Amino acid sequence: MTWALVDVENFYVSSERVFDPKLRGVPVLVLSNGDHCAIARSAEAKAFGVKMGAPVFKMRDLIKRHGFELRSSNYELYADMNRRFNAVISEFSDQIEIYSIDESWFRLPVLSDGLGDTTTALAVIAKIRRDTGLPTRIGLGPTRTLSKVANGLAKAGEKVFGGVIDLHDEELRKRLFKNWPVDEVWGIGRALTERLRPLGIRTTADLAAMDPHQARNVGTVVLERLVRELNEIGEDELQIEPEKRQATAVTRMFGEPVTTIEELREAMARRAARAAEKIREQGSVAGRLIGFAHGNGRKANASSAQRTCRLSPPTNDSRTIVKWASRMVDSMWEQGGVYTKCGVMLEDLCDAGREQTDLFAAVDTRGADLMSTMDALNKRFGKETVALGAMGIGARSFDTKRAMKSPAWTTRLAEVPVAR
DNA sequence: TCTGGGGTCCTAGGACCC
DNA sequence: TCTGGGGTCCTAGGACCC
Repeated sequence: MTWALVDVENFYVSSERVFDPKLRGVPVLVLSNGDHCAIARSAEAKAFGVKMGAPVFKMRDLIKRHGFELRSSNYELYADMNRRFNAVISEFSDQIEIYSIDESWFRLPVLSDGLGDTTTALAVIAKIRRDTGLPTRIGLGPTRTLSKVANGLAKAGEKVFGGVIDLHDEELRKRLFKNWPVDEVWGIGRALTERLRPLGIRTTADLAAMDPHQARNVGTVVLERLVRELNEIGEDELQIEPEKRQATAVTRMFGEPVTTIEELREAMARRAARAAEKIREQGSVAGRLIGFAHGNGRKANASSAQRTCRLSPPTNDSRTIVKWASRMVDSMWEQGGVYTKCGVMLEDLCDAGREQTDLFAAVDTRGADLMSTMDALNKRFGKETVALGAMGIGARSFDTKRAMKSPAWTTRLAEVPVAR
């Protein structure tokens, strides 16, 4: 089978550029929550050497001198742009696996005029460009990993290959893998690169030539599978129905450091309530709650604590989850502590209605109705229209800052761009 | 002064069982 | 002085991804 992987070039930046011509041709950075780091960079910004995750405060000069445009992240917009480009792909293929916010796999359609895979891929790129304004690239290959590598190669050699590379051909693979660093391969991170180096494995060609059993010893079964996939051996299928998440986290830095227990309780309650809302969206209940809070991790002696508790019976009721998260704060709090971040994780998720019940817990049959009513109100009238008392009211100094956010151009009627 | 947020998979090791 | 052989389940932590 042919795997086709499409990815969007600098997705967040490209999405911003579709609606704001001012951003075209100049260096652009999209920033992380709190506007701290660069999490997406335009080609112009990369040319100035701005690295992924680079902190803004260290680049003030550069930003000013070269007229960088900055934007806070606008996830409403990106989620909608993701929906749009997948809609275009679905005009070509009914078999799509959405892998991440900016990447999807799909099965290539066979064109009636008998044209090859590369021609089809080019047609997909052109249609996405025309209908959404987003620049994309496509990698083709006989396994998932090979299509991913192909996509990376297409990215690097866009001018030469027109945004599409097909790695079905073994000769082409041999030629391209020789100069493709091993750490560019999907699944090879920093640690594995270091472990492979002493074995003389520096390029993708070296990795592909590795004995799979040795690969397992150097890494894990994951690395073994990867080596096999580089050699066209792989049994995976497209996963068209997305699986439900096994865990959900809501963690945020604070806009201003938190120094009182009351604020930390409120901040934790807000994150806990959002996490509960997220698992209700996918129809799950959680069996375990983890909460943490810490100060600046780069300073010695920063406060830091984490607590875990079992939720029995498993639940998605905000009241229960917020109550336990707040209790965790009481046990974590250190007098004189300065906190910069906190969050909760909900784990052991399973489908609501299929959870293991608790023989000794009272059955609450009305909670689900209450939660769905609350969710419906918040969906219709805006976030936190109805909230729990523990979450406090209104904007707070510890809320995450997003000072340079673009409008919700495509998802809020009041913010739709106007053409004259 | 200031460095994001949200996931998955895998392994090792401890606790416990018969 | 010396202490088996199998399991399962859980947790913590590492590594990787976008």
